[in-house]
Amino acid sequence: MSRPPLAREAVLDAFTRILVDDGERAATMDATARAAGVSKGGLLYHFGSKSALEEALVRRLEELAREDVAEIESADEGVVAAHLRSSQNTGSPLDVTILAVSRLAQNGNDAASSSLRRVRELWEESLRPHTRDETALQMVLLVSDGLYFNAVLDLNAVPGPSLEGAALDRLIDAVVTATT
Amino acid sequence: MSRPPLAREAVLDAFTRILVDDGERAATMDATARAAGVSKGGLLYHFGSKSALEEALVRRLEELAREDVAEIESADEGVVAAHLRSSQNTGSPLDVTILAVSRLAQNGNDAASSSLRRVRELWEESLRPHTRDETALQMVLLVSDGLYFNAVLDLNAVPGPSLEGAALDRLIDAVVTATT
DNA sequence: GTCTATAAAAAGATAGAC
DNA sequence: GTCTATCTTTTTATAGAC
Repeated sequence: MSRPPLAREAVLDAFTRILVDDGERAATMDATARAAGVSKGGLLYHFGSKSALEEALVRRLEELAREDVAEIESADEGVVAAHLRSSQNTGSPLDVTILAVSRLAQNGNDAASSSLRRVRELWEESLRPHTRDETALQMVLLVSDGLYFNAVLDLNAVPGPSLEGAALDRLIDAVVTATT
Repeated sequence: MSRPPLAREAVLDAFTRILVDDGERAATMDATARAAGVSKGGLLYHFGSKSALEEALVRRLEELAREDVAEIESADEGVVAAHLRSSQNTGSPLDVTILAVSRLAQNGNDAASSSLRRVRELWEESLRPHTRDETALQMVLLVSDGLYFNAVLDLNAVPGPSLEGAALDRLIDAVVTATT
């Protein structure tokens, strides 16, 4: 396990934050370098090009996703409920990384699209043994996708009727009842 | 009902297509003008700036959304089923416009975010009388959001296990059973 | 209404000093 | 490893001819 240079990680963090907060167009190398507290030249020492920077973020997503699945598998409230609950939170490193990579995917980065698809397949494999049948499995995955999609909108302007505590619990109950 | 100039509509169509196919960054005024078969100067006669072009697309979304709700309200198979089915299709004018506007929303366009939120509220109002309770209503909306979110990924690289005919029917059945 | 030409700013990337 | 300076290309926008 080689420990990556601090500056390198700071650049990836800054790139992620700008992608999520302001979008792909705002996430220039200039803006990323400034937010990370380095110069453009400094950034280009760690990532030789814009696409190298993007590839590094995609690799980070794959690592975080594997860790997340392992955690959910051991959750007390059950895999389905734990998965849905983690889809609502938009603050974790995995959550922001998914949103950042989905910005790249939506701007024509095919590696980013494939990676998101693989993450979804990881979840699918993890959830399958805990759902009634394939239809139920798809329903859980789609509700989870829906929670993410809404998180995307909330980050921008008008916060929608995001599910607070009790309402989220009732939704999770309903999905668990309908699918397990 | 004033009939809008043909060139104007062609520009909006081209802008939409590029946003959906290649992303926000690719949707420059130059590329849009070329795809619409006009010059940059011609485009700028109809839309005085980039943001004017974006605003016009948002306005088009609101019109299409109102028409869509009216159609679904009169569907034979029921409002919930018809809504879910229309969330799967990614070819209709409304569908591509939603995807295009969501690209703008994800690049910091607040008006686009608000508009998407309003469209979702329109659906919510339309579905509420046809669902068992608030939890069921949210479940239908989230599955619908999930279908859209997946359509976004499919448009790029690896087409995921998108629900074909029979599987989609089973999913709709299950959601209808669980929510109405 | 539509075009060409061009200005002004911002983007990615390179070179070389420290 | 990190910086400044500079080059090239792209993007938005303006001016003015037709």
